[in-house]
Amino acid sequence: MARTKEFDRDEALDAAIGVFREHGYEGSSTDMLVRAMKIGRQSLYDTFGDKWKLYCLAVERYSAGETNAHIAKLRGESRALDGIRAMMERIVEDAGEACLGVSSICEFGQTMPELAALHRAADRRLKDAARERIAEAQISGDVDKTLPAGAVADFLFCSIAGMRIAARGGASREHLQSLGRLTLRAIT
Amino acid sequence: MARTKEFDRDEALDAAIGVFREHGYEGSSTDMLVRAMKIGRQSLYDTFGDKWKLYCLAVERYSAGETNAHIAKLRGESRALDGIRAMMERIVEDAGEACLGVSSICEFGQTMPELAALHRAADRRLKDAARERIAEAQISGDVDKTLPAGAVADFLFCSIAGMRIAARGGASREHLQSLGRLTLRAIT
DNA sequence: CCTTTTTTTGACTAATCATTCCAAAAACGA
DNA sequence: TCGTTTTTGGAATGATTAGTCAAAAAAAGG
Repeated sequence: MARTKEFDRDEALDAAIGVFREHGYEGSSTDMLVRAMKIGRQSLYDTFGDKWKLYCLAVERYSAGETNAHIAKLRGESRALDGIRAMMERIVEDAGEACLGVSSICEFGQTMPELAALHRAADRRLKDAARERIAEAQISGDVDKTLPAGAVADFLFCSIAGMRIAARGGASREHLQSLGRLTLRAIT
Repeated sequence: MARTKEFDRDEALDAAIGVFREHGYEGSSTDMLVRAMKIGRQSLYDTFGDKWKLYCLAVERYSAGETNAHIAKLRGESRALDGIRAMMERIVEDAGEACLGVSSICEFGQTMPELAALHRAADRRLKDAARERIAEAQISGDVDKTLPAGAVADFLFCSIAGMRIAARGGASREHLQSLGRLTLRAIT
């Protein structure tokens, strides 16, 4: 028996994610949030505690979704290198909206332990999946065998962060595609 | 005859840069700013106008300094590739403090035209210098001749942005060095 | 239909925000 | 030393902030 609720918690959280990724934590007011989430102010506090807890939940949910999407692309092709390429291509497709992960790290660095812990957790899950597929590509001869798979994974996510900053800074789609190509070129 | 002033405008601006790069625009209050700049509140408004103008001046000054530092490294070695490498190594050295350029793009994207214009200007100056040195390295055979020099330059700055995000996210020095090595590897 | 739970609404703190005014203080130029 | 300019500090403004309270409204369950 599914619990009956007045509003969908996840839907509201997604709306909050939209506000936070566009304006950051400090740049998002509770008014902006309740308007976007289409709930009463009191419901926000009853359901999520306060603005900071809501932000952490938003980052957590966003990171989980983003990590899942990355992993799905990575594993969606039979040839490992094609999976890696698909992951990079998705970055180009989705570059229209800001990344909450990048934004959150940029805004808070390591100053908020609970936030840093969220990032570490998502990072490890993602890196593990990437390393697996990279090792596979190395066996197939598609990725340079002399490079440690972990270092290659780190490099890929470094490039992805850079591409997202470039996109936020106004880079065109072709520009981003070129960055993706050069990134792949670096590891083969 | 040098103008006599009660306080050094550039020194105060540098202090403001320090606050902004650590806390962003929204995260920096005027109280934090005047305390760090060691000037009275009224002096801030008399000298810089308001918080937003101060921020734009800070971004402009920071970008100019950073661009100059990049170019100095690029041109500081006789062999072009060594100059490029030196530029990447500086990123690792200076990764302790957040980059105001990255932070500013992340916080505002393209929403503030005057800010976007500042970034475009600094970007072009930097990219021109890099492209020059990259073309030189291509002639020497140190950088792949088949790659457009402009695309290589974009890739370098994409990597630099990614490395700075990684640093802000807690990456170790060795981690950053590895990212720098792989970046160079991509273009040779 | 009635009761219970959930959500909304608007008013209300109390703090903080950027900014301005003004008078005192300090430094300057002569 | 005197008058001018610059800087300062405190008080005040009005807007906005996050968060709370209590009562009305709406929905759910029986």
